[in-house]
Amino acid sequence: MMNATASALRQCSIAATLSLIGEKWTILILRDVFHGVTRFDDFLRRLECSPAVLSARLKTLTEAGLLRKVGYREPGERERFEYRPTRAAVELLPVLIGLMQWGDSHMTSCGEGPVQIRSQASGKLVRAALVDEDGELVSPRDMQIVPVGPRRTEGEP
Amino acid sequence: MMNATASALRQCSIAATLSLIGEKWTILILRDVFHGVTRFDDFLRRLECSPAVLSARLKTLTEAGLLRKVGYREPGERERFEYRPTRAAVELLPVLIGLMQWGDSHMTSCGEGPVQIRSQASGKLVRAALVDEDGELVSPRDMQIVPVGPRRTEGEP
DNA sequence: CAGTATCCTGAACGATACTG
DNA sequence: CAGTATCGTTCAGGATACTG
Repeated sequence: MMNATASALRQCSIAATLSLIGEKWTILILRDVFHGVTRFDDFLRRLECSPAVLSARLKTLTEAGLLRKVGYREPGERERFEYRPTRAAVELLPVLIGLMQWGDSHMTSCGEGPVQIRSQASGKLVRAALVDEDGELVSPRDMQIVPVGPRRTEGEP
Repeated sequence: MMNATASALRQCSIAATLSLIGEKWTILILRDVFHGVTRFDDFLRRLECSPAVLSARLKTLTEAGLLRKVGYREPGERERFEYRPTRAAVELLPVLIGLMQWGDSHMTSCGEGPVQIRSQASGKLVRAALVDEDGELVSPRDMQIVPVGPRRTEGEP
């Protein structure tokens, strides 16, 4: 939408998604949203970016359906706004967690990061992985890429 | 390394990883590598980017340990070079596949993309997901973020 | 074939000031 | 508190020409 070429966007959902969340501050906003941050001023203090950039990114994320801006008013106060993650944002969590864990493993000296992800229900550690239709783990070395394209019958050219 | 601020890099593996693979062409190079492309000229034709940019990105990816540049010589020919994905690159596959599938679901009109990912061994469809220590699927709504930080004893301030 | 070398443009970002 | 407005810088990327 903002940077990647039309050709790349047309052909590649990876590029399309990255053109949305790959900008410098966008991913950090999402991270903070999942940490429970909801208000403009709190983002501003935590991220230490310019208000113009923050405003622009929040707008992009909202328009893309990743955040929802809701107004609320506590009794006796004036209206405030919250930015809350949508279902689409939650569905990005495997990607965000995968990015975090890859960086922890490959880009830090100690091989671990400052936070862990756990299941609320069970308390067990959680990681991003590949699974098949039955929920069974699959090794990343065991992948094949299959074009689906315009449907064809079985024995095509 | 190239764009994100030091503060962001220090604190956030998500930002660090994205500063590496988040640039416009980098992710497309990785995609093509997993499609089996290995040579400079083939990347150039498929990506339609400038050779300077391609050269720079291949260098960055090689230095970051995601690609390995190997020379080979077929009998009677001069030396050629291949760029092959390393283990670290393979470990990024869950992220790449997650990005692709999120884009397929949320950024296309039809809700599906041009390729599917399948297990070579079983032929079953594969997707990126969150699993716990025992390999059981966990819902992205069921996450908690737990600081590990400098270790402390149980009942800290 | 596999790159380097240059020049140029656009836009993302930082800093700062201002407003309802 | 929650932004908008403006200005200047930097840098990724496009186009093109050149080289071993």
